[in-house]
Amino acid sequence: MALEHAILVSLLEQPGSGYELAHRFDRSIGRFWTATHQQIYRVLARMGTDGWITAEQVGQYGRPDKRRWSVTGTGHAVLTDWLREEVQPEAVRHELAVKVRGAAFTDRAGRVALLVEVARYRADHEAVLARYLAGERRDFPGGVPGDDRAALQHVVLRGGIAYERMVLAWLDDVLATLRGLDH
Amino acid sequence: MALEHAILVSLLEQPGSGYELAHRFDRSIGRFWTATHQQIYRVLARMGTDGWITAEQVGQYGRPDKRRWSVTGTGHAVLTDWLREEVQPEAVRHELAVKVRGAAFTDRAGRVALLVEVARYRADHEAVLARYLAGERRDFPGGVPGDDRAALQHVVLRGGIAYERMVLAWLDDVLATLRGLDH
DNA sequence: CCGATCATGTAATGTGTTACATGATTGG
DNA sequence: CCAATCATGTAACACATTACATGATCGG
Repeated sequence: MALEHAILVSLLEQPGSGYELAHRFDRSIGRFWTATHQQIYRVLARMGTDGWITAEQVGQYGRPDKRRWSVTGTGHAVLTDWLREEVQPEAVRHELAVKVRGAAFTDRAGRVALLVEVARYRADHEAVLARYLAGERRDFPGGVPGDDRAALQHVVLRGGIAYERMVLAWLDDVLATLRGLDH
Repeated sequence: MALEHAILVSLLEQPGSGYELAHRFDRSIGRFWTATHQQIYRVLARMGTDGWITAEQVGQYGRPDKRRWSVTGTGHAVLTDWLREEVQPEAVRHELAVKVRGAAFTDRAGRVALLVEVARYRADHEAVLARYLAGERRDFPGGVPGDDRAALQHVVLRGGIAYERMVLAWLDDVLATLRGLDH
C-alpha cells in the first residue's frame, strides 16, 4: 500500500532511475522500507502511466541510457494526501521470536544450534548499528540541525539506531535465557 | 515462508481449531507474527494434506463442530529442521518513517496534521505496552522462571516490551523534532 | 578475458488482503 | 429480536519473491 509513497519521497529528495532507486532501497530508504528492483520497475511504470512521475531520457557515454524519474504536481498532491491519512499498525513478522518459542520443542542439540545462530544474527545487527553510527557521523556532524529535511532524516536515522540497540540488548537476553535452560 | 512454522509452534503449545488460532494470532502470537483467519484456514488445509498436522472432529453442544488440529511426528520434524536454518533478515516496513521523511515536502498544516497523528499512534503503542506489562504480571509473577517453555515465552514477551518502550521513546523524539521545525 | 557495475525488464509462483458467504447459539 | 460470538470457508485481487533474460562498459 505504500511502496508508491516511499518512491515519491525518495524521488522528491533526489530524482533518479529505477536502478538508482533499487540501490537506495538497499541503503538509506531500505532501513524502513524494503523493495527489490523488480517491484520498483513495475511500480514506476504504473506511477508513470498514472501521471505521478515523469521520465526524462538521459543519454550517457559508455553506459546504457537511463530514465531519470521525477515527481509531477499530481504525484506531490498524492503524497500530501497520503501524509494526512492514519498510520496503519505495522504488520509484525519476527521470525526469530517464533524460533525462540519453538526451541521449547526441540532437543539439546537443536538449542545449541539456535544459540550459535542467534550469536551470528547478533553480529549482523552489530554491523548494521556500526553502519548507522558511521552514517550519522558523516551526514550529521556536530549534532547541529541543518534544514528541515536534514532534521527529519536525522530523526528517522536515530530511530534506526535506537531499534538496533534495542535488538542487541534483547539478543543478549535471549542468549542468556537459552544458556540458562535445563539441559 | 514461516506462517506454517508459527502455526506448528502454536499447535505444539496447545492444539486447537482454525478459529482459535486466528484469535491467538490476534493476541499472543500476533506480537511477532500476524495472520488473518483466511490465511490460517488456507495454510491449515495444506498442512493437513501434507501430513504435518491432523484434525480430530470435536462435537460441541450448542456450538458448531470444530476441528482440533494437532501436530504429527512429520510436523514436529519439519519444525526441528526449520529451527536449524539461518534466520533471515527481517523485511522492514515502517510506514511512519516514510511519512516523517515525507513531511519535508508538505506545508505547515500538513505537518501539524502529522504531529496529531503521531500523538494518536503513540497512544496506541502506550496501550500495547500496558497490555504486555499486565500479561507479564499475570503469566510470570515474581520473575521466577517455571519450566523451559515459560522461560522462552517470557524472553519473547520481554522483547515485545523492549520494542514498545523503544518505539515510545522514539515517537517522543519525532514529536520534538516536528515541533522544532521552521514554520 | 572475466567479474563487477550499470540499466531494464518479463514470467511464474507464492503470499497476503478484502470482500463475500453461511449458519448456529447465547445474552441482553 | 438483535448484536455478538463461535466456526468455517471461497473468490478475486493485489502484492512480493524468485528465477530468468539481455547487453553494454570498465578495471584488473
